[in-house]
Amino acid sequence: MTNGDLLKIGDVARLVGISPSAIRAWESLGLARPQRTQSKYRLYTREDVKLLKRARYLRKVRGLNAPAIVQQLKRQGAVRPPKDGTSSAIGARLRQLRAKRGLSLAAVAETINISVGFLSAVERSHMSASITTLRKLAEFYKSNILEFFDPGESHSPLVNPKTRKVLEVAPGICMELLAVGNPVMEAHLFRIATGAGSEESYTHEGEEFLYVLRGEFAIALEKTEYRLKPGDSFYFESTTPHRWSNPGKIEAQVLWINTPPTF
Amino acid sequence: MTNGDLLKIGDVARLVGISPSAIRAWESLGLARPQRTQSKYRLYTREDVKLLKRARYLRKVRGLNAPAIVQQLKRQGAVRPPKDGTSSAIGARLRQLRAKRGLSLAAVAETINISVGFLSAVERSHMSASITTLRKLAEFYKSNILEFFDPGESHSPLVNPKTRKVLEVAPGICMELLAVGNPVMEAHLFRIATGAGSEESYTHEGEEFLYVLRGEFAIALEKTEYRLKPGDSFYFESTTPHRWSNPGKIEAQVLWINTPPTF
DNA sequence: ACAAACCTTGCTATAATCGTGCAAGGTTAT
DNA sequence: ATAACCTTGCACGATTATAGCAAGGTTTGT
Repeated sequence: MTNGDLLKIGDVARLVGISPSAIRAWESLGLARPQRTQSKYRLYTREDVKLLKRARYLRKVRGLNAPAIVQQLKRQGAVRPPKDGTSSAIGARLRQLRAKRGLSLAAVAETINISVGFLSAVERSHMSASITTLRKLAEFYKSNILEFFDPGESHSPLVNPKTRKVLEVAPGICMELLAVGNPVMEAHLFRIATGAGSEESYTHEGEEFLYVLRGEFAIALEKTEYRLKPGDSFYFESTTPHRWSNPGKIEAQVLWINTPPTF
Repeated sequence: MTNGDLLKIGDVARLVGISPSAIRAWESLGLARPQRTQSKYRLYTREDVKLLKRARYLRKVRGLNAPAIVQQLKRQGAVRPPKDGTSSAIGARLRQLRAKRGLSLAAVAETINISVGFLSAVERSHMSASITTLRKLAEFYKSNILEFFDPGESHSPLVNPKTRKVLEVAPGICMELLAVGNPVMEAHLFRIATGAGSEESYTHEGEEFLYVLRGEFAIALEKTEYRLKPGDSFYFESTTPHRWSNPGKIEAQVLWINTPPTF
């Protein structure tokens, strides 16, 4: 190691008490992004080691999983910029394609001849697949491999409609995640069917901002009801009791941002 | 539901968008502990539903696992008292027994004829096993079923040496968890082999308190070194750079408490 | 100058976790 | 008295987590 205060992955693994593989896996989630030598060797600082030890503790003793650890350490300001989004988009795309066909990881993995775990990892962008494997996947899904790379949307902080994570919050209400990684703000696109609405959402500390893209949107704070049209924006404190709905005749689309995600 | 504002588990499941089973599982982790009717039916408030929705969001979109969700919601003051420790101790005991023999869940589950998932759940105290199953486990481990219940230590906030979670932090340094659930403070028992010591531990916001039970303990803050003997206690801010070791001839035991765990 | 001992990526295998579902028996509300 | 719930105990399939391996490149020490 000689190198002043920088350690290689093997040393770090021994020091921390987990395997190099695990360290690499955690790295793909945003934990401890070490410098690299010209030949791509990872070089860890003492700080990185401390961080990883903390992570091991949270994992083994507190039972948190890796995303949770990243989020927690991020709150403590110990983790830096979210990862590059290129591969991220590929993984999400693959998962979507598979979901649309209602297939299990096992089914797909078997027919294209890779292991389940590996496919899972690729879909979650924890690992990257070789061109060969990607080509097999593309063929399987009758997709073009180029589509996975779709230039112009493959750049880091960009999230595009194809790869967005969608959550059906309630019947008629879908929420699409507009920012990946663990950003300080939660940005969502809500699609609200006509007539659908909230039974008050979970309230937490923080503020909320919303902007109507399409359709109509009605929101009531305390006793006052507001009615928003496309282009209108709205700002309030999360702790204020509120309820909302789509009173219009078409699906409403609202940009919804709240901050911070976790306090 | 008739009952004013209280919902039964089926309604809640539909509202939140997960299965009743999952809700029950989460409950065993400390999330949304509803009231019960005399006949044990769960009755959820609107608050509970909001909490569960938030939990579903964190799980599905943010990828956090249940322990992480509980911890996070607890920080937001949304979750109440930690669970009763009885079954907790049984599960931990079982896991310990299995670990000591180096067996996998699958191996044990097969020989006593239960499913892997169920055994996993029992060991993590997510589910409770019947007397029959417990007896089979006891027999398998050549243990007495009564030992699992060991009265006097089965009470809620009590953690006993047999079921403590142990983590080897570094060669010669073991940390035992002294408080379960997600307490505001992290309480540990450190056992430090003679000569072993820290390369500075992970520093975070908060304070630390320690109390020497046995052996000798040396700790240096900035430039000053302190030497503690049994009965001595010590208090400092986590952010102060510090390093410590056991300079004595016997294993040192130190009670170590820091607060808060996560900010 | 060469071997030993690393590291890299891409991938497999095994173990553990998560969620849904189901049976047998009890409750509630028509 | 019957339909439609609920309770606990448990099985099962899908997914995730981590260690390990191979093939090829890099460092280090002698």
